[in-house]
Parts: sequence; structure tokens; C-alpha cells
Amino acid sequence: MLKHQATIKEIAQQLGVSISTVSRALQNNPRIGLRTRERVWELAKQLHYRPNPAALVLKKKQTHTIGVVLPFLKEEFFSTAITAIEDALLGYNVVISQSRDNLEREKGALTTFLSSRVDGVIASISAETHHYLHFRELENFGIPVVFFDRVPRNVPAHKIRSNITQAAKELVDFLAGKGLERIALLNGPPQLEVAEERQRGYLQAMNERNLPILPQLICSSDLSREDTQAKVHYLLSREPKPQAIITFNDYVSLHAIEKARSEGVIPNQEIYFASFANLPMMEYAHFPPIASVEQFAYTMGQQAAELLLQLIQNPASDETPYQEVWVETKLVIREPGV
Amino acid sequence: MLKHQATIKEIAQQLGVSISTVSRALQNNPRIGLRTRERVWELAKQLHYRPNPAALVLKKKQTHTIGVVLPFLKEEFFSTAITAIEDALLGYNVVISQSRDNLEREKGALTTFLSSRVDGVIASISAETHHYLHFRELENFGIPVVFFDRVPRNVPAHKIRSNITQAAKELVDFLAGKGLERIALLNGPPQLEVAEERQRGYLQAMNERNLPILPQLICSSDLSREDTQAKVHYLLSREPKPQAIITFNDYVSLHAIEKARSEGVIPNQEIYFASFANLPMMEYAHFPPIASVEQFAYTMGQQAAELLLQLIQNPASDETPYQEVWVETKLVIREPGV
DNA sequence: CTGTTAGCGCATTCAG
DNA sequence: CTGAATGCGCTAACAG
Repeated sequence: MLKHQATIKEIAQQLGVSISTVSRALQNNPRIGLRTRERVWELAKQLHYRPNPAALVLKKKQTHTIGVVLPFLKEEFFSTAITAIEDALLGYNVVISQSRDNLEREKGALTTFLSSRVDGVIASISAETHHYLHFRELENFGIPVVFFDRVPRNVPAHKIRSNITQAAKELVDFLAGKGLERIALLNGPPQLEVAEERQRGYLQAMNERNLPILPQLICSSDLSREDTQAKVHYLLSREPKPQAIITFNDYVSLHAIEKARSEGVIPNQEIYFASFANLPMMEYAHFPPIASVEQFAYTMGQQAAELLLQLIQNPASDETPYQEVWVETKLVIREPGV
Repeated sequence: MLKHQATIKEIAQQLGVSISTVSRALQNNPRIGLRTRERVWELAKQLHYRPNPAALVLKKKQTHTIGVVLPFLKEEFFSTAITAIEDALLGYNVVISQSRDNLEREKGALTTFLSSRVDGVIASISAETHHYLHFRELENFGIPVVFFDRVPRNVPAHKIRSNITQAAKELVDFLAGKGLERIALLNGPPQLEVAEERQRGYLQAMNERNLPILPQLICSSDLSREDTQAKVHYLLSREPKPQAIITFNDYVSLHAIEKARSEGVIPNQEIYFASFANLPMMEYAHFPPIASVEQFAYTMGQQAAELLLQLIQNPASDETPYQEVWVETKLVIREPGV
């Protein structure tokens, strides 16, 4: 039982040298004699010495910790992004916090991050988030914030995003190519820029193809299963019924399809479903959306981490412009004949 | 732009009092006059003062941080457990690290935890982990470690576990009740106690029911899709073929079923599949296992967190016995007529 | 009721 | 080549 983490002071005492000698030796400072350095290193190893990060933080003003807030870890899109962030931020501690699509939780996470003096923050905002003051506060303290995927709307910030507008157009084009006309949009919370973009792309494509834009076929869910299914019920009771429904993401799609089936609809036959994310688990789903926009979660996480790293290293003066990085998407079609 | 976190020193200077007065006032120490306390609090608020945790750590020897290592965040069982841990450990920072079923990564995570002086660790070991020295090292430094679900085999430790042996028996009983006799076991890595328990329960139940125990129908996967599918190929080429396959968990089951289908088997008709975990996503799977053991991930995470909290608070002398907590399981049958 | 001081573990400046 | 002294932000024992 050691029960105690060794300090340079102890090493110094045992070796009969001064603390600063040990400190320097441990940093392989050439000013310290080779012989001494070796002795110090040896004893350090023997005592399982590890520098106390708290002391380092106090001196260096850098915690080597970054905070990540995102809605749900259980969504594979986000857990994959986390993996990328971990990989890109080797040497940093990554503290993760789930907002669970709740603004108050999100604020709480940021407060914790501020208190613990993280060096930077990566965020994907909650479905409830309609202002970004809590993020701005971090920036006021010089802590850079990079958003990915769910970025705030109409707000200058560092953003890693997919070209959702374009992807939404491709989705409409694909469905229209199948001869479908009444295409509905079951979107996510309007305060999310990614929702606005879906709608923009949807409208553009519908217009370009001279398809009818029916306001009653455009609605949005707060992403809960209940709300999604209520909206599906609403859509299915319109006249004429939609022939296709584009949903905010694969989870919404799954919930939507479940509801549609319970109302007697045969998915991707009577009504086509298409969505965003292209989660791996869709491969095993009974009734997956027929098409989904692959969003490359790993790449997004990676880009976010790399940008943050850059912002942390370069002082980030007040004049530094906000960066926007665009990540490719890819339309994945699931042919029915499996 | 503030760009600078205020300190008690600054507050003290601006108020013309001493540092310790401020420190005490902020702790609402009654020794400080009410008037002074109010002034301190007010200025602190105004300056957005937040205590520097690094300084606190240096004094108090407590980081209020706990580390969690587990195989994959993207497995819903684990992300749910994390959520429970977060909920139970309010006020603590939770640092998460994925081993990705890799021993070296697991060791790396623990080294980081040791360096950063976490107050405790919660772990679910990797598929490769066959010794626990890296965990013992933390304990040698007085850092308590609680394992959940994937606990090390034949090693005294704090463990939160399901009664897997019992659950495995129920699984066999269920399948035998359907008149099936040749029941195979596609298990996980043998070094996991949870794998051993599956086998124990399987063997017991098979024996009690006088069913044939065929060694060639018992094998284990390293949990990768490839290995799982290779083992399925092996099982399907035995003579006589198994009538049912119990798999390590739902993911293995999904991969197994996928392979079986590609070999022309109709799942849960020609060959029945049953497994552990009962992931919510199974509800949407095309060919889910017919039965799955619900393991209550949230409860397990919660119990782990609560036990850890207790260990952190109670000094944990060398005499403290290792605790074992058992969490209920529940057999969930998915009736085919959906 | 309040101030002074020491010290947590470490890097670093200034002296030898 | 090495040591002494200082300070990072904070608490707490000791002194008034």
C-alpha cells in the first residue's frame, strides 16, 4: 500500500538535492548534470512519481481539459463524434456532459466547465436552446467554443456543419425522381439552424421541381417520441395524404414509421420515409427509412476538435473571425429488395 | 470582455480587507460580520468570481472527479449506465474514457485517472482484459474502483452485477419450454466473469433438463462482428445443427442473425436466437432475438455510483471488505406476432 | 470580528 | 552545474 503520491520535494530530500534540481531534472533540463538527472529519474520511477496536475494548473493557467456538451450520448451520431474528439485530443482530458435536450442542463454543464476552467468547449446544442448567452459567457472569459452539427441559428460562432440545405434538396430530388409529389417535412425544433436548413433545401427543391408546397405538410417535432408521433398522426389525417415524409433524423423516422404502421400504413410503399444521419443500426431495422443522409459523425467530431485545438493554441484575439467548416454529406439509398 | 477569472485576492484588495476575510465571508463563516459578508458576496457576484478548483485540490486533496472506463459509449447499455452515474454523482465531474475493448487503451485511461488524481473509478472491463493489475495500482494509491456488469473474473473487487447465472438458466428454460433440445451458446470472452456465468447457468439448466451438452455447440466470440459471424458459420456447419443459439448480448445476436440469414436460415423459426441486454433499439430491429434478458443498465450505473460514493466518503481501510451488489434481471419475450 | 502566516506541488527567476 | 526564493489561489491555524 502506497496510499500517497510522491512529490518532487520528497525526491529532493531523499536525494539530498534541492527541489528545483529535481524539477529541472524531470524536465530533462540540460543544465542539470547527467548523473543527477539519472538518479532523479530512477527514484521518481521507483516512487511512482506523477506530477500533480492541480499544481501545474495553478502555475500554467491551462487545465488541458476540454468540455463537451451534447444532447444524448446514446445517439450513435454523438457517441461517434465523441470518439473522434477523443482521438483528436490525445493528451487532453475530455469531460462530457449530456444536455438531454434541456436548456437548464446545458447551462449547468457550461457553468461547471467555467468553474473548472476548461481550455475550450465543443457543443451541439439542445432542442430547447433558443439563445446562446451561456455560451457567450465562456467566450467572454477567453474560453473558445466550437459548435458542431446542432449549431445555433443566426449567431456568429465557430461552426462545424454539414451542407444540410444541399442534402435536403437531394432527398427531395430522390423522392421526386420516384414520381412522388406530395412530400411532407417533419422537421426538428426551428431554433436549430440545422432544422432551418432542412426546410430551406426542401423548399428550394420543391420550387425548382414545381411541386406543391403545402403548409399543412410542414411541421416540426421537439424530437420526443410522443411529439413525433402526434405530428405523424396529424400528417396522416391531411387530405390529400402525403406520399413521402422527410424526417429530421433516423430516430424521428423510426418513431414516425412506427406510428404510421400502427395507423395501417405500409412504409416505403404507401408512404416513403427518408431522413438524416444514416445510423449504422438502421442496417438492422425492420422498417428503415428508404434513404438517409450520411453525415459522417466521426469527421465532424474530428474537425471540431482540430478547430478547437487551433483556437486554444492561437490566443484568439477579439479580432479573430469565427470559423465555419463544412463537412460532406452523402445520400444513402436503401434498396427495398433485401 | 473579462478574459480573467477574479480571485479572492482581488476582492480583498478592492474591499480593503484581508484575503482570509474574503475567504471566510465566501464560506459564510459566522465569524465575519454580516455587513462585510454582504459586501464580499456582492463584489464577488459582480466580478463573476468562481473559486479556482486547482487551488482547492491542492489544499483539500480531493478532486471531486471520478473516472469511468467502459468498452463503447455507443452501446446503449453503457451510455445509459453513464446517465445514471451522472445523475447519482451530482457535484462530481465525471470523466469518461472508452477502452474500445482494448487492454492498452484501458490501461492508458487508468494512467490518466491516476495522474489526474480522480477520487474514484467506475469500470466495465474490456474484452481483452485478463489481469487487473492496472486497477490494483489505483487501489494501492487509495483510489477505490467499482466494477459493473463486466467485472473481472476470480478476483476480489467491488462489483455491481446481474445474476447472470440465473438469467442464463431462464433463457435455457424458455427455449427448452418450446421443445428445443440442441441449444448452442455463443458466448463472450471467457476472461469475463459475466461470460463464465452465462456458461454456468447454461450448463446447469441443460443438465437439470437432461438436455445434451454438446461441446461443439459452445463457443465464444471476441465480440467483433467478424469473429461472431465466423463462429456462427462454425455452429451452423455442425451436425446436427443447433435449434437455438443463446448469444452473449443483443449486438452479438444481431450479427449472428445477420450471418444466419445470409446462410439461408430463417431466424426464430428454423433456429431461435436469444440473448442478453434487451436494448431499446431491438424494438425496431427486423430480426431481433426472440428473448432477451433485461439488465437494467440505469440501475447498475446508479448502484455503482452510490457504492463508489460510499467508498470515497468512508476512508476505506485495508480491512474494508469488497462489496458485491446484485441487480435484478428480467426475461423479456418478444412474441413473433407483431 | 479580522489580519498574518504557512503551505498544498510545482516552475522559474535570480543568485551563486 | 545547483540552490533559494517567489508565487499561482486558496484554506486554516494562530494571533490579535
